[in-house]
Amino acid sequence: MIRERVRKRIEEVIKDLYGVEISPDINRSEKYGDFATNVAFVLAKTLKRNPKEIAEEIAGKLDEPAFERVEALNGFINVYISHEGWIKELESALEENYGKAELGKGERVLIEFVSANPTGPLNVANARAAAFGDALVRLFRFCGYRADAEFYVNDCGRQFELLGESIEARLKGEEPPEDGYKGDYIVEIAEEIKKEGREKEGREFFSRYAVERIVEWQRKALERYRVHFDNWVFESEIRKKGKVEEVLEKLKDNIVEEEGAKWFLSGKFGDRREKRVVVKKDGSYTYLLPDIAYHLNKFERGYELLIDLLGPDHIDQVPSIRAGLAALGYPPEKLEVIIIQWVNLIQDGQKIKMAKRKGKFVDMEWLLDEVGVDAARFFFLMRKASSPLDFDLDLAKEESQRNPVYYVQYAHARIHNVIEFAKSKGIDPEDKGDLSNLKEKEEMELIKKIVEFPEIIQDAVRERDPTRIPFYLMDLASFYHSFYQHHRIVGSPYEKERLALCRGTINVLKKGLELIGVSAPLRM
RNA sequence: GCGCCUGUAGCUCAACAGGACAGAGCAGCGGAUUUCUAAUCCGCCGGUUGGGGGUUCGAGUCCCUCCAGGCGCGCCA
Repeated sequence: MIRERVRKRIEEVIKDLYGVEISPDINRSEKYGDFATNVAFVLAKTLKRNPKEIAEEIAGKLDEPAFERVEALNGFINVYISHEGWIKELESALEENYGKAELGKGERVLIEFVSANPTGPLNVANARAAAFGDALVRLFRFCGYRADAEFYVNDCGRQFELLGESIEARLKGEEPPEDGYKGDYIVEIAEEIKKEGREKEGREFFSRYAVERIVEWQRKALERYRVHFDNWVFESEIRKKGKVEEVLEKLKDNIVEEEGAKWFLSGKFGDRREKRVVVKKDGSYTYLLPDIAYHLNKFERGYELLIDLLGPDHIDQVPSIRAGLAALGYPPEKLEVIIIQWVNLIQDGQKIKMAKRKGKFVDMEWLLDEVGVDAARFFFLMRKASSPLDFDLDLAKEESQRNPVYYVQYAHARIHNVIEFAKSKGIDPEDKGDLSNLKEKEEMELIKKIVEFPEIIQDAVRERDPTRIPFYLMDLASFYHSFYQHHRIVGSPYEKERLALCRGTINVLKKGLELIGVSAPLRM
């Protein structure tokens, strides 16, 4: 990875010159060399010296075989990579697992996402979380972490009871309770229960039966979406094992009783609020205690880093869960939370409101029927998690040919076709010729983009941000299309070299698409 | 009232650990291929980064404040 080589060399020179250890910020650049750093400005403060002088001193000592020249300009240090340096990097991009990294060193990471209530089908917000979480899991694995995907099923509490009540009402031929579940699937489940002759079993049974059925639907929908969960954890199991009581016992020094309820003094452990109710007046638990127990359980299963993807309605509970973990002696910063904002579906220029409990929501499977798995996954990763996403259905349907996902997939199919064409002409695509013959503007731009792949991957993992991948792939496809348009491949004097460039591109395209769970078609 | 998120070109979004003149796509206008996929490429047009202060050598990015929108807010999960 060229950027790391630049960084490392600059670190060494700074240490030699000033005895300072610093990890400089290295930026890709087009105008000012290939890489630029502002490290002289940073050093200027600690060394109390003129940044221009520092930049010149560092630049004067920066030497590396891959560097063609180094300049100091207005305090910035610009590094120009030699042609040979780029070509060498391109060669490694032809390897099978180019971009694979050992950042994680086998650390065990648990990524929990979707975790939809088992009371109805998945909706489009779940679909966004699924695309995001699944891509994160794939990225973490690619970077040397032992990462697992987990789905938590909240099969306890009021909503669980309500589910059984809603089914019971249907069995009696009545309308569900006011705040009950009203979708067609409730009727469907009720009919199944009737068919099996178990309508006398009672609410608890109905709830359990429905959860089993609904979770199975959810699992199937997610598999269709190419999202696989390693673990399905049920809240009822955690409770059955006595984990909640265990946590209550361990927290007892930080629990007070007031107004007939038990309060956890979460403020002592960094929560915004002084205390939170954990046991209600009626003796039942609020969500908090089981949630702390659940997260404790994650650590107990051996995970070292926990990442939760949550909806914006869960923001407030994070500090109290962290407080709980801290009180139990676990490092709260090892629970990272990524808030994924809502999805607005736009139809006829208007937002479709989603309200799950009213049985009015947009089904994830419906979306997949409309736009397909590839487009859905790609689109959901074109927005940062922290921004609400407007999904314009009319646009997605009408202009599906202009979807960025097609643009990227088209590049993949196009390259595949070129390589097949070359083979049909009796050319061995494995023979890369003399790569140093690649010198044209479009060739060099494409090479530089290809070898950026490992940097993008590692940035994506470090920032926990898979949305960098689609943007990178669109760029890469764009550079390839431009190269293709300007230069003949098969039949040109440099056909071998250009075919190798094609192979490097398709290699990275394929891997990038795989990491975000989008297919790489051979023909379009 | 408090907390979190968002506000960048007509539209949808970028801007990689504050960096060197804010970039793409779409829309609009004009071009390109007798040869490997035109779902492609090239060019033009388009901006006081919601307003105002501050920190800094440097701010779309950090801090304060105001405006607009979204979400949440002690015994629902």
